[in-house]
Formats: sequence, structure tokens, C-alpha cells
Amino acid sequence: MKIASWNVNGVRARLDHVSGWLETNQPDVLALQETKVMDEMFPFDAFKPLGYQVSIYGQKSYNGVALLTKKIPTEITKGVEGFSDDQTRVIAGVCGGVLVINVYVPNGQSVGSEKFDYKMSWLKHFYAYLQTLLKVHQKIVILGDFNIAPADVDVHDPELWKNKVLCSDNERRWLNQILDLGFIDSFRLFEQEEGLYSWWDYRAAAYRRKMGMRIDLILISDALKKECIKSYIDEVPRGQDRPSDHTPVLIELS
DNA sequence: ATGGTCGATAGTCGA
Repeated sequence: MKIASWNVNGVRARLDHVSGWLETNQPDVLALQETKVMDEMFPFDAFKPLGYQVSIYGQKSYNGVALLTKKIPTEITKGVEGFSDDQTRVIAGVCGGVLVINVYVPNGQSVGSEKFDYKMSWLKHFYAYLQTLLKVHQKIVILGDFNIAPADVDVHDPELWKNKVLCSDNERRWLNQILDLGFIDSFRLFEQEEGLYSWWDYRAAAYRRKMGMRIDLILISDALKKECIKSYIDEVPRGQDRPSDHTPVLIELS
């Protein structure tokens, strides 16, 4: 089973990119973030002819997540249980016996801002939600735009970003707390080249200058470790015309 | 280079 995640920064603006990528890569599951569209305006018709089911949790202009799947998922849930939130950031469902949790973690703007406080609160409630899910599910994949670079190796210039948003100790502490529940950052199960990232800011020609970060992650529960045979980043879409600022990340399960 | 560029949307906000 091939499972992928991609922050598309507007699914309507990226229709050709996503359709083409699905045709080429044929994932069983593609988790999208920042779809930026209300449910009734989601471009269902673009994906159904390609053989994909669409499960969505959208809103106008901001946020929005979706699961594109070859088979209809079961047990679809939206949002973080126990956390009242008008921002649409989580959609989950069971695909091929695996609970797939698609997340768009808040960006946080800057350390100490109101949006950063919201990010911290969101992470706290998401952590509590995971604890309850772990009582029911063993095989879990959490994937999406985490807006957290796990370690300095995931940052193009760690000194510049030291204790800045996406890299601060408090954010990394929450990520590590989640990992301590029994999850693995799948990317680090395998030997990787240096300087592999999943996001490059549109500004300051960051992609051309290789100024990126790995903030799009696929966490797998311990029960899936033996089944995970591959975890990688597909940098191709980021180099295309009018790209998203993020590029897809993938895993393969045996 | 302490700025820049996008998407959704209709003046800005958020990333």
C-alpha cells in the first residue's frame, strides 16, 4: 500500500498537478492539506475519473483537508475529538486496515504570537485525541503538514532558524511527545541524502537556493514498522510551473 | 539583501 501526503496550497489552483501526479504515482491514499475550498465547491469531478474516492473537510479560503483513496475508507472522522475548532485541519479514516490521520497542524506564525498559542493548544488536544485512538487502533499512520521540523538536520540553516517558529523547542517537544506514544518518523527509518526537504518558501527564491525544511511528515505506529519498506520525498512537483510550496512525501507498506 | 510570493478573494489575510 502506497500512502502519500501533499500540502497543495489550493486544490483548485493545483488541479493539473494533483491529477497528473496521481496518474503517475498511483498511491492508494493521498492526503491533501490546504485545499482552501468549501465542500460543495470541491473539484470532485477531476479525481473520480482517475479512480479516486474523495473524503473532505473543507472551509472557505483557509485550511481544508481531504483524503483521495482508491477504495472507500471506513470510519471517517473530522476534527480533533474534544477540541472545539472552527478551522478544518484533520480528517481520518480506515484504509486497508490502517487508521490514516491526515493533519494540517497550525503554522503558528511566530513564537509567542496568538497563533503560536493556538498551535500549542491544538497540539495538546491532538495528543490527547491520539491517546484515545491508540486504545482502539494498532495500525495508525499520521501524515500531513506538521509545521514542525523534527531536528536541525531537517532545516537548511539551523542557526538562522534556532528557536524560530517551526523549529522551537516547544514545538519539537510536542512532536517528540507524540512519537513517545509509539510512533516513528518513517523518513528516518531509512538512509537518506543530506538536504532533503518537503517545503520551500515562495519568497526569496528559496527553492532555487535550496533553502527548505522537512515539515511534511509520515508517522507510523510501532505496529507498522516491519511493514514499512520505503519512505521518501518526491521533489518533482516542486520544480514544475506554478507549484505548491510543498512537495509530496510518501511511504510504502508491504 | 531584514525583503520577497503565492492562493482565495475582492480588501486583506495567512502562509
